[in-house]
Amino acid sequence: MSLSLEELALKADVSKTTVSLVLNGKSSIYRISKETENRILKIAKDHNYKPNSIARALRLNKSLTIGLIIPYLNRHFGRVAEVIEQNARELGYQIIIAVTQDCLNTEHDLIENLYERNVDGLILATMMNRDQFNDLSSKIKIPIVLVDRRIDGDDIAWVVSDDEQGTCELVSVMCQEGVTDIYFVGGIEKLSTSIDRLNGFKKALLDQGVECNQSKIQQIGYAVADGYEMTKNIIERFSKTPEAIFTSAITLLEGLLQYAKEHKPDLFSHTRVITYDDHPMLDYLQPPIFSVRQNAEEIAKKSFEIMHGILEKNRSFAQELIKPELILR
Amino acid sequence: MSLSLEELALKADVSKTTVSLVLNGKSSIYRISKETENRILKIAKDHNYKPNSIARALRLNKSLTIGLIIPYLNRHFGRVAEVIEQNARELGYQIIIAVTQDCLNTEHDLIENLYERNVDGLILATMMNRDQFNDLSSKIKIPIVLVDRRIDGDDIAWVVSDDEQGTCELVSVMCQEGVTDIYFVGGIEKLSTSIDRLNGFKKALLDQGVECNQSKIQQIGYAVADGYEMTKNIIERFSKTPEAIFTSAITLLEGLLQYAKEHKPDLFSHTRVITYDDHPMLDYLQPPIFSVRQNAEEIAKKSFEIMHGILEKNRSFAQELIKPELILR
DNA sequence: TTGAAAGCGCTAACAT
DNA sequence: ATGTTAGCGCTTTCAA
Repeated sequence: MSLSLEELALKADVSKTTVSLVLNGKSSIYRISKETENRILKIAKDHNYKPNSIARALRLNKSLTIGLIIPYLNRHFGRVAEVIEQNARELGYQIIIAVTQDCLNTEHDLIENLYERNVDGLILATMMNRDQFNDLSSKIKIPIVLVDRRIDGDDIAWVVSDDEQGTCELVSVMCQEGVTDIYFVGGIEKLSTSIDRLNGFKKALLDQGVECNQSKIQQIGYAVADGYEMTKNIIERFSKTPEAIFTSAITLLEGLLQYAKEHKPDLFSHTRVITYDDHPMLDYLQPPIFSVRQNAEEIAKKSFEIMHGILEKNRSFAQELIKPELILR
Repeated sequence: MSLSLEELALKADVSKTTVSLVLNGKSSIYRISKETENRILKIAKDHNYKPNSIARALRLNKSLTIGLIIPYLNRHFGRVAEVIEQNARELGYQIIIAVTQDCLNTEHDLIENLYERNVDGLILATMMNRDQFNDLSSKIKIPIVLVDRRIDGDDIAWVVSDDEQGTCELVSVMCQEGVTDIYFVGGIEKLSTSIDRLNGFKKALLDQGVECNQSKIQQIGYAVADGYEMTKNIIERFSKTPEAIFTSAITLLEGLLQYAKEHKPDLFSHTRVITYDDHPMLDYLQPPIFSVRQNAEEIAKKSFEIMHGILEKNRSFAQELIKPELILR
């Protein structure tokens, strides 16, 4: 422990109050004399005084800490976390990250855990539905901003990619190239990301006058193994090799690639593969895989911005739809 | 804020002391009557009492918080962070992650920042050298465990991959296939990862009786752009296309791939490429790229284990070399 | 078997 | 222009 306010006060031969006021930049408001102020500042500097943030947090009931709860720390979420952390740090906040592995119970535990730890706010990539969220909100009296996965409601703050639009554009490109036989490899059905991506998929088919066959739509989960499974189903259940497959996340694409490598090495000679999410390595895969790149940086920036606005500027909730980018290789 | 110890005490009609003792499992030591104990426990449960962790941290001078400072939250470090977080959580600790972007000044700021925030310990993927680290240690009176990048010294705790061995094995495989003309694409020269990987590279050549030419060794940095630059140098400076290139990190491989795609599409018909670090997408690249997969999970587990041992079991520092895995495709 | 009270380091209302 | 003091919620020594 470095030296305390009290010890500083002793050295400067003033009271704790004076030191506190000076150090918090309230000298002028309280008419502390320039002489005293400078003396205190100098002593503080000389002794490299650092206020004890825990004492401060206790006193102010404000920890300057934000909890960030996300399913994984993989590429997309890792980048989101990284940027949120940087933005937060610049404004004096620190981020506590916890990882749910896409398990709802874990999410609940983590929220409770971080709440008990007195975080000032929570940024969540949630699996909760509206009811569960309402339940939570009534118990928890700190601001919540949803990131990446939204919940419908006018009073809920969120920042997500425009999944529907992104998917629609990507799938439309396929249709315009003449593809009419396209499969949807989806994730956890009830998540907004899944709903929006599926809606985008259907909208593209509708717009382009392509028939949408329910049997070509699968939604199991976002794990690599799920992508493998769904690809397997497509290949094994249908006699005809599909013209195109859309995977709605990079992990699902990985599963597809794995299945193809093991059981269907010629998949790509008959089938176009396109995916939501991007990855730099896709640039080097043959054949080219079109993708939709989410703007992780912007998502991160906005979500902390909204949180900060609520905490310090009396702003209320806000909602932001971030445009993803089509990558046609 | 939920209800406090004092309010609980009031409801249970006992003193704060009694409640505190019961809730901290010290009933028997202090001979609190079973009856009182149960009454208090019931009331605490009924009211869903949660101790205020900040007050506790202030009183105990222990925040149950560990700072984790790493260069990025990309694949490898993201996974390390994820696993450290999970391990920590199970033992009641929370992790505060901060990202340096491989900038030494940022690292210093972050350490100071987290230290002021009263973390109980620091886990660092550091850029510091021995002197800088000694400087730091003298100022900072909390345990430090280095992860992924070590600093020589008997009294420093670290957990790193066995980079030298991993690289040596991988490069030896190349040599055994008859390659004698192999280039080293390296990262930040002074880091232990770079030193160890380069040593492994040289050792393999020596073991296999292959001449090691200094001009074939470059070390700029770990960014994708650095990999691009070094590949460019190799291709442009030498008239002969190399037989093999070893990139000492996945980011450098990405840079290489980018350069090849743009300026040397036939690179792979003449040149074998191998890399430190692994990535699932490598399974689907043509031609196959041999790699060394670090055991991020084990690295994470051990590093928190050491930290926990120091904090709670009076253990002293420890050092662990984690075996990476060769992936020959 | 339980309670009173001090104190962790800080802020801020109130006093001087 | 500066000091006194209470108190944030908790743990723990000492007393009863």
